[in-house]
Amino acid sequence: MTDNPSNITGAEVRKQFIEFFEEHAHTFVPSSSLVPKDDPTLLFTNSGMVQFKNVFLGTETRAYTRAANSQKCMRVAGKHNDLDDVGRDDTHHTFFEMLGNWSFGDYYKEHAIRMAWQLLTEQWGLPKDRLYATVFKDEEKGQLPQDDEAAAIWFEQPGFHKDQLLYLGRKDNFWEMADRGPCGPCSEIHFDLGPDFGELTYLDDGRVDLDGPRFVELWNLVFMQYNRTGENDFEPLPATHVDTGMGLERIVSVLQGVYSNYRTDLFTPMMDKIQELAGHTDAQREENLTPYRVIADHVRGAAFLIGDGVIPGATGQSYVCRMIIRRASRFAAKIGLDKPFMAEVAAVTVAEYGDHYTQLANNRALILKAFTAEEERFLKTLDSATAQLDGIIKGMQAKGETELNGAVAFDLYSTYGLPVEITRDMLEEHSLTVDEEGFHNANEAHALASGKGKALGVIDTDRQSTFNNLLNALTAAGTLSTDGVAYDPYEGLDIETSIVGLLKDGTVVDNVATGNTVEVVLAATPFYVASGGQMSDVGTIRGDGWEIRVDDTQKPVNGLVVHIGEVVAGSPTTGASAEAYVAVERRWDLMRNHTATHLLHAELQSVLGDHVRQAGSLVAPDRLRFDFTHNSSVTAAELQDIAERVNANILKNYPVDIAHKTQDEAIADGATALFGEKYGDIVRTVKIGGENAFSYELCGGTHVPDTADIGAFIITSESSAAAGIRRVEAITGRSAQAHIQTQLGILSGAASSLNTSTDQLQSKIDDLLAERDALKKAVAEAEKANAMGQLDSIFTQTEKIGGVSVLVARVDVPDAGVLPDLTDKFRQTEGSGVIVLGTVVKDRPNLIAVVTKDLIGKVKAGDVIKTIAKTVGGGGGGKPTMARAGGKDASKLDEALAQAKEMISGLLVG
RNA sequence: GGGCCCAUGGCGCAGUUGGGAGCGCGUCUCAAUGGCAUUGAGAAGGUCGAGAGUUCGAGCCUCUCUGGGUCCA
Repeated sequence: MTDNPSNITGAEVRKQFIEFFEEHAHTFVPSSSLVPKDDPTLLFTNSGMVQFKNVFLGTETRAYTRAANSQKCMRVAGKHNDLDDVGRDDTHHTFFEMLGNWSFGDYYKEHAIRMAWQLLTEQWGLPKDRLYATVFKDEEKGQLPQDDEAAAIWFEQPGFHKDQLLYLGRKDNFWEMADRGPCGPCSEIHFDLGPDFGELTYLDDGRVDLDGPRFVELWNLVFMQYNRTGENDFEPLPATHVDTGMGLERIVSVLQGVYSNYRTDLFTPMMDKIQELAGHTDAQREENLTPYRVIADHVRGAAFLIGDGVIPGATGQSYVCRMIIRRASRFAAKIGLDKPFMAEVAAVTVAEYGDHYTQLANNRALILKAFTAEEERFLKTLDSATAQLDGIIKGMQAKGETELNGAVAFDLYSTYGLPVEITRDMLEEHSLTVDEEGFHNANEAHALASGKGKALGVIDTDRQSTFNNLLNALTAAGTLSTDGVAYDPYEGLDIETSIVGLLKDGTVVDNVATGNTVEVVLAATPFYVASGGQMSDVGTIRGDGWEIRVDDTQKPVNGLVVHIGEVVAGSPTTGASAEAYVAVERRWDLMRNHTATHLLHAELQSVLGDHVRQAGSLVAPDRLRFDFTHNSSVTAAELQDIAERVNANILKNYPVDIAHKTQDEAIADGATALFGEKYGDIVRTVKIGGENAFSYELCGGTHVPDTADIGAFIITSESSAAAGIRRVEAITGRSAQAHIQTQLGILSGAASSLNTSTDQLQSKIDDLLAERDALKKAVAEAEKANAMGQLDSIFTQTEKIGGVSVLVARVDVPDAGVLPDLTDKFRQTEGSGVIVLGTVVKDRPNLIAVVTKDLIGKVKAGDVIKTIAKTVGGGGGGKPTMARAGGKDASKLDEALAQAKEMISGLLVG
């Protein structure tokens, strides 16, 4: 508050919020990743409830009913896109933190409002006369009851001003996750900043206008009580929930009395660093607030993204990361920062936030490196794009144009990455302008064309609700426990169980017949469901008189495992007992490759450095693929080193230790938590190397018991997967053995073909190559000499037609490529003239016609060749001075040559 | 997911209606100098990203794929 600024820091506000709710029996739940793990409909986590979505939907349960957290959020794409506003005001951000408390069927409105009031007024001392509350009234439809319950609770709060409560409609005070699903009324808390920010404004009906300049919305308390099943159908939920959200930046700005998020200590350390790098005075900093705010916001956001494994790139989340770094770079240029510098600002972010958000501290080196790499890449892009524009400007000046075509300007942007601001600036230096309207139109057309592409990962909601219903029915009937299907791919590869669900063509059925493609749900399964890069198991499900071949295993919804395949015998029915068998050999191949992936990961880090982080992984039966962050290609020597070390660890036959522990324990132990790991209570850890383990990862995949089970490990390729990310592919076990056998076979085959031993194969090949080169050269020279020799005799056939030297002749050459050598010789000797040569190579006629420059007014080589080419059944063409043709009918060559002579005579004499 | 652009000697690039693969830098050899910077002469080095198609003929046109760049969802 301006009149009573507090010394509380942003970090303390976050901490006090969490502690306040912990004191009220809430469990602190760490922020989930900015990349939603199981939600393909969202590009980024954009609110606190994302990680609890399935809890509200009832498909996931947690060990607690009260939770509090501070969630990393990003609003930079899709419906919530604040990007263009960032930097222009004091409140918009790409990245922000959302404080929230949650009740899952536990407390409801009364407790939620009381705690909120208590925290704001008692703990943080906000003046009660400046706090306003809103509650729901269905102004739009009058269909849902107005929330008098919440209003009554507000009136009970000590010191609450009754005239500072307002009823608002669906737009402001009704919250929905989507068109259907959990929803309910909400209650917002607004703060009056005071007269310094303007006069109070009023709505038509006399109520205070909370959208006026004096107010900020602090906190939204959502009371979930309905399940919306149709346009106008609201059913009560079996249990009611609370979901609240308060932006950290905003509450801190109010508590610190600065009223600009960028003047809170959440931003000032970065702003100070920028000032230092720019060498600005305080006055200069104030004059350039926009670039400062953009840089501080974007660097903070990108640092958090990279910390969550989002490396700048060209698609999806990676593109957003790149985009904000490049936007920051453009604004940086305005204050003279035109070389890579953001790593230094990012280092401040890591220092300020790394304590609470450990993935920043853990990935510090990677974050700093990624910034510098992206800035350098951008500068390189600008270099080549401005070179492109330079050429365009020269062309415009030559033609005397003054306005650049808008489509061209847009093409520079969309194809070469040159922002239109830069295009404008460069043109201005030459007193030229951009056709803004054309640019705008091209931009719209491009956005329209792009929008037609189906957006990333649209989920099949029908299929999902089918399985949700099936799961609910099975758990309600007690056929399955509340945990769903008993899923254990770790203990054995076969199991006796029963069919609890059958689907054909996406619908639940009671029985299926031979030849049907089906989806089978078993009460228990040893089949592994694709996860962590490891592919799903295949196998067989058998029962009395029937058998199903399983080609894929999926988990369409949490708690349900579906085996997809074909009935190869009999007619299985729901309820039948069944034996499920995972394809054993294939599973062992998978396990070898998965354990080998861990060994590879460890050695990549040892050999290349600690900056190596997993960026993707595929564990297939026949190969493994591992993507990781690394800025240059891996040299052959490094690859060999890595492969040797992996193989050494295989031979040492280390046991692969699997353990279950809490996530905190595992991290404290030094386990590598991969990006996007979901915070659960218990995690599975895989440790290799015993006491002094060299590999220790959180992993849900299946592994061989001992490293020697892997057999051999061979790296088959190294390539680029994306900018800054390398990809290594490798094989193990059976594939490796087959590979070795094949390669050895090729080697000995090659050696025996050359009549030598494999030891001496290389030197033999070198000798042969040298010999071959020498022969090739000698033959080519001899052939050319021969052809030239022919020419001397053919030259005698040169005639004078109309005073011009004309030679039309048939020659014998080994290669049509020699023809130009011959005509060159003619040109040299005669100086002026016309020559047409024909030859037959490989049963095909070839023709060349050459006319010296001084004669092209009379005879054009192209015209001659086009005419006579038809005679040999082909086509041809070229320039007036030189033209060539080929044909199909060699027997007509002499006829064509005669025709040429006649034509030339006609042209020269006539 | 969609649009556009690029891929030619170690590196940077040119190659225009389809008609003998080039330039600059670098590398190597020889010469000038006591040595270096440098200068001159000469040489090596390319399945024109991969595959298919059209054509008498493809670096160039068409399609597919791979890799890279870039913008948008």
